Amino acid sequence: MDIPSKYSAQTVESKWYDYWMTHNYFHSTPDDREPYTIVIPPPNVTGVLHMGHMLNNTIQDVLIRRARLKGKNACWVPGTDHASIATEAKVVAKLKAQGIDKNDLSREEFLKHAWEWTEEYGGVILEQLKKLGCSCDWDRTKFTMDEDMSEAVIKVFVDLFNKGLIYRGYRMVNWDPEAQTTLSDEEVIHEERTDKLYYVKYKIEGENAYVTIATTRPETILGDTAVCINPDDERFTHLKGKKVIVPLCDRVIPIIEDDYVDIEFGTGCLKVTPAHDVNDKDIGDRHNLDVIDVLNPDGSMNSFGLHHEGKDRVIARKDVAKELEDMGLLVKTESIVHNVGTSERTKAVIEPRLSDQWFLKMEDLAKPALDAVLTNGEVKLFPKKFENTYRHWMENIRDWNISRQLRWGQQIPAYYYGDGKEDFVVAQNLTEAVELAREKTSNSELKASDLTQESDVVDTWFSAWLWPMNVFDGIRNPENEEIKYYYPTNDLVTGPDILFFWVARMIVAGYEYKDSRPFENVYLTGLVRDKQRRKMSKSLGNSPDALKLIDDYGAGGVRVGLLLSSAAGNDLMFDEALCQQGKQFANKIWNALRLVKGWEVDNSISQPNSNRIAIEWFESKFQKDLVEIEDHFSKYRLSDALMTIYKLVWDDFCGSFLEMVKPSYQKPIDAQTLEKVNTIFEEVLKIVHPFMPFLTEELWHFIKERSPEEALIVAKWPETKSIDEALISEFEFASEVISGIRNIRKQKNIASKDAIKFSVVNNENATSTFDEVIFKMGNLESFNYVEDSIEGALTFRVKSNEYFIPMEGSIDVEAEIKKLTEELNYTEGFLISVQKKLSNERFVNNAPEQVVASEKKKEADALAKIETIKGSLASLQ
RNA sequence: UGAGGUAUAGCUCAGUGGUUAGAGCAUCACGCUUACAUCGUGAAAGUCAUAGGUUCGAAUCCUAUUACCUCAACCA
Repeated sequence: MDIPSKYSAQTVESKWYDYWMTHNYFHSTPDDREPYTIVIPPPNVTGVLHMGHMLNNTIQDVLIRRARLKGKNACWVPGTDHASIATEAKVVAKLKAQGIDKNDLSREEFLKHAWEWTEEYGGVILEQLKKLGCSCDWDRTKFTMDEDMSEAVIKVFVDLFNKGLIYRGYRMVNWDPEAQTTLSDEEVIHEERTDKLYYVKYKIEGENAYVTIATTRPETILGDTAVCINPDDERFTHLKGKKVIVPLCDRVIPIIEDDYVDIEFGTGCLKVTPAHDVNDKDIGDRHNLDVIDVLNPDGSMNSFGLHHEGKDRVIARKDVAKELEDMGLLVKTESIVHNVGTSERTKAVIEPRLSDQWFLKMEDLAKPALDAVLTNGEVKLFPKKFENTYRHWMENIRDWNISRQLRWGQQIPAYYYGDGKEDFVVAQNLTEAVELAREKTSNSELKASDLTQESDVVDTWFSAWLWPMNVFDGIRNPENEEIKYYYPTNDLVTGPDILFFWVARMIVAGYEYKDSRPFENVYLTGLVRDKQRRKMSKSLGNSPDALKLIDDYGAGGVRVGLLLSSAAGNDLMFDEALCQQGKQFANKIWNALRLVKGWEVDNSISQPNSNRIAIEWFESKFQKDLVEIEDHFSKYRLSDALMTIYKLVWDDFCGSFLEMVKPSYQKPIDAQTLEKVNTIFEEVLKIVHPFMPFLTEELWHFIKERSPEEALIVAKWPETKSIDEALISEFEFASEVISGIRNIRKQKNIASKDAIKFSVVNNENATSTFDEVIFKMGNLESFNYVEDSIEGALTFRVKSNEYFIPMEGSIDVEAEIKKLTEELNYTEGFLISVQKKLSNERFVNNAPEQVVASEKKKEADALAKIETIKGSLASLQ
């Protein structure tokens, strides 16, 4: 079979992906083999592939392909997340563009639009993953809003409610006025902002005196229900027990005392607005204060805003300040840098808001999950440093607000039958709800139409946390064969940004519902940043087009490029040059096979000794690196594993091995060697395959015709064999000799095609194993062992061996002396440092025996080398 | 503000108390030698952030400082 001179990634990649799909290699069903399972972190259903996904999924594909080669029953479950707030925001925007207001639609109408949107854009990202080469079991593709998935979510909600872990509470939550929904604490991003701090005077009731407070939010003055001082603040002793009058609305409110107030900050006097600040709410609860909410859900002022009613809070802030100034109550303003919570999705400034929400008690649930990571090691985080972060979060876990005022998601299965706080039941469906409600009310006449279902949906993560169980239907059918076979899964690969959102909660759910970990290892990737260390984001426009990268460098090039510099947990400074390097690596391997394929076989010639040695050496070197690669993989150091492979292939396989066995120009190769070379090539392709699946599969079939059962994707990972360490170090020595020859050729401009005479004084008693290799690689005319230095020759040294290349014409004695002197100086300096150690009695007495022995060996080697150099110098002078 | 992390070659990073500290890329020089110029051969490049300490011995362990990163924090 002829190999094209260039590797065309595009045609090759689609060809093999189709081939793999046709032959169903990605599909897994339970069998006798050991399972290896990964569930994909489901991307947003309407999302598009970005660099983070590329990195993430490349890692997963490397792991899954490697497991497949190792004979495991590899199962990678793909899917997408309905991403309630993100998707709903997009649908709302689309409707708005069409002139439709979400609030004018019924729930059913809105959901119809959302499903249309999902069907139109959904799954694009999964198609993109195929381009990257991801070998997911597409037959298992799941969506968090699939009917069975939703059913399980509801089942879990009902169960947790019945266990008393879910409750309804009037709490202060993070309110996104843009999306008009609550957000969990994790969805709030705190941004540093510069705002104005307003100093406002409040008149003291019955006195012609004022007290000054400082606030960044004058519009909430209308919601003030107290002014608070620190009881220890001596400046304000005279205020104790008095009242003040709220400006603008002239409400009379008490001056209260609470330790919370920081004497140092502002004026030391705090206005308390329980409806709009968590801390104020706490103070309010302690002092039984009224709660006055001045805002509408969209962030505009309500009737408590008086003549500011209807204005957005930001506008009202300025207007109120102006009004206060006109009234002479604004003492001063100053700039202040503080943190403001913003919505992760809509970027809107978050309002603390009191409302009825559903909460999940976390404290008890978190305990097994905490132990799993920190005590018994059932779940391991890579890198380990995230354990601290995990501990910190889990130990300070707060109840999870799981309700969202959205429509796109699983509707909370609570059914109200009255206006009382407790007038509701929680049930799997309406029929059961009716029954329950009849029981609870003792009213057997109650009908379905008397019940109203809660309009809120659950937080997206409340479905995502069940993902590893739910994709195998483990919630609805806990004893089914698949969940028993595939669960717990093996590895989870995701970004540290969702360690709490998702990873921790999956662990919680795993212990609660399967009484076991959801996965054994969590590989936390870093963020993908650009060369200037900026986060890649749409707004900065610094994120390269993922698909264009694949077009430009091939999926293999991009995969290698991404993994070359991405240690687990470390941010990845993405640089397209790395993809270029990946592409060049593909080219290198491609051309290696072209070389081998170009060789003519001659069955009549026997195997040269140099080839036999070369094969033995490479097999050992391969094994040695294989051990290293396994070790890297075991620690999830994929980048190091890849680099080891890269060097093994480029330097050892192409640079040394193929050069050693390569027949000379237009000469044939012996059959025995060629067969071995092919076998070795196959072993190399196997270890490269997880990183560059397409290229290696293509070459695999170029080496010989294969049936579908013999495809590389399902080949057998190389077995480990014994390593001949001596052979490897002998080769290293020989390499230095070859380098020495090349150096001299270079310095003296001796063309590599001109054969040269070569002699050695073998002071080291080096073995002659690689002499034939040296002969060939150095293009020697002769290779003699001699007892004494050769006059009129160029020299170099390896350890204490001295090598000679006789030169026609004159030798530059000055240059030789200079070179020798430099070597001598270095070696003597080295010797001194070693001897200094050895003459230190405390070192000799305290250091371990083998350390002292190795120092002594160094000393002896250095002395021998010095001897050699001095001899050469003497003969030159 | 707190917690955690990081600091080693121009860049990205290895380095497990014991080699006068390594790799890949980039740079420079030379070479189109019949797989690959997407290549080959070679060279140069480091006060291991700073200051102390422990130790026979520190890039490695400890302390402090500085800088950067991440996470957590609603001093109004």
